Amino acid sequence: MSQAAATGDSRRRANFEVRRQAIIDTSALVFARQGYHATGIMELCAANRLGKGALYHYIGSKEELLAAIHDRVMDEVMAGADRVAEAGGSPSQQLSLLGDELLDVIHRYPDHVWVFLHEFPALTGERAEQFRERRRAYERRVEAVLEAGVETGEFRDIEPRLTAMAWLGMHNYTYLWLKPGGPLSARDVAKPFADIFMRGIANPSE
Amino acid sequence: MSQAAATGDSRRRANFEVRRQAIIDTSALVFARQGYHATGIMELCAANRLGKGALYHYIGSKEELLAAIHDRVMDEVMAGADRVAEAGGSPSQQLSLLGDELLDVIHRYPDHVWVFLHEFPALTGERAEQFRERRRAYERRVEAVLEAGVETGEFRDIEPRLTAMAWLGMHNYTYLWLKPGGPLSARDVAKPFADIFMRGIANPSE
DNA sequence: CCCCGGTTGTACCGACCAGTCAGCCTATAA
DNA sequence: TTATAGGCTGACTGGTCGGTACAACCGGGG
Repeated sequence: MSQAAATGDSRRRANFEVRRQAIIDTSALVFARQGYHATGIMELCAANRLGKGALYHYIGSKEELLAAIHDRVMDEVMAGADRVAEAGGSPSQQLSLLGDELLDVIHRYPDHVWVFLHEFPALTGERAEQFRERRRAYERRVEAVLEAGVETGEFRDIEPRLTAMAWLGMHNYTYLWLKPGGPLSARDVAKPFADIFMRGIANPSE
Repeated sequence: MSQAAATGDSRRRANFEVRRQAIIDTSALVFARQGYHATGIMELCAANRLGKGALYHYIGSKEELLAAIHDRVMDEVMAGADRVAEAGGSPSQQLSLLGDELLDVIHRYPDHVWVFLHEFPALTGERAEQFRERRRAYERRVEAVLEAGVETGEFRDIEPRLTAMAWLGMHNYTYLWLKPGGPLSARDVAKPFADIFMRGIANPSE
């Protein structure tokens, strides 16, 4: 029965994916703690309670695993940016929401983000290219919001690119200390950050 | 004559130090490009045009070399902070000067700063402890300026620690794109950054 | 002149690296 | 029950790692 075969197959594939994701998440923690190059395959095996063969059954290579961690972060970040775009609103509101979403990802995936910000140079070839492009795409979305704000007169006449980098730095840098279970929630940080930045670029004549 | 011996000795020692510094600088470039763990000792030898024995004559170990790069950066950053403290002035002026100095270091030592921000987890034991302390010391200086500004009423009632981290992130993150020879000087970036941040935390009732 | 100590090249070390492979185990489908 | 295939094992490989040992070199002072 092709139906039964299909369900059996898809169940197996689903199970495979679940396990694979668990491996990616566990490995992200190890990479974050020790560094990508400093972590041996055998340490990943121990952390995941798997033999070498089993681990390689789920990941193609060490670098592919690293790429998967990067994708996990970028998927979340881009999804957040999409939600913001759908929500609409003024450039100020958009920028504020972007901050909420970005800090939420950093807060929820501290290990993945750490790896993403520290080990991205370890990606090579095709993968490196693809990742850089996604990263730039996100930067451009921030830039676009700033440009829009300047155009509407909501923001003063700032350099969009330079200002976007300032905004990104302010937010991304929280990966060093913003952790789940810590004293501050993502929102606790996003609000004062948005306050500083909005006042910083607001058009005083409005 | 002990005088002659002393001068001969000190000249030799000076020469040793000059060479050592050159090795540290060259190695910083290689580490910045490839990563600390991804760089082999033989690559450092090639970059410095030295044999293995000669290289180890100047550096005690790979990690000691990494620590030397960290120290180089922190020495410059702390010296900048000292100059600012000596210059005096209002908290706003102090913070603005701190930004100038910090971006100047990032602009002048892009490789060292890159290594410093990416590879500090590779330091172990005593060295790691010492480095973390110096880093925290700098963070506290920024924090202190913010506290002073709140006290004088120059700044609105912001969280000094959180705001310091925002300021640090905004400035440190420039290591990704601020390079000597690029289109922007350190001052070109420091000025608009200070504009954003000062307006962002200014006390509106003043 | 030789000799001395800072300097340097090179052979070598054990440890560890990422990745492979032949084959075993087990659950499912026929 | 048997055939099949996905899940998994761990010994093994060729190569590279950081670091060391040691002999040779060299320039300057006695």
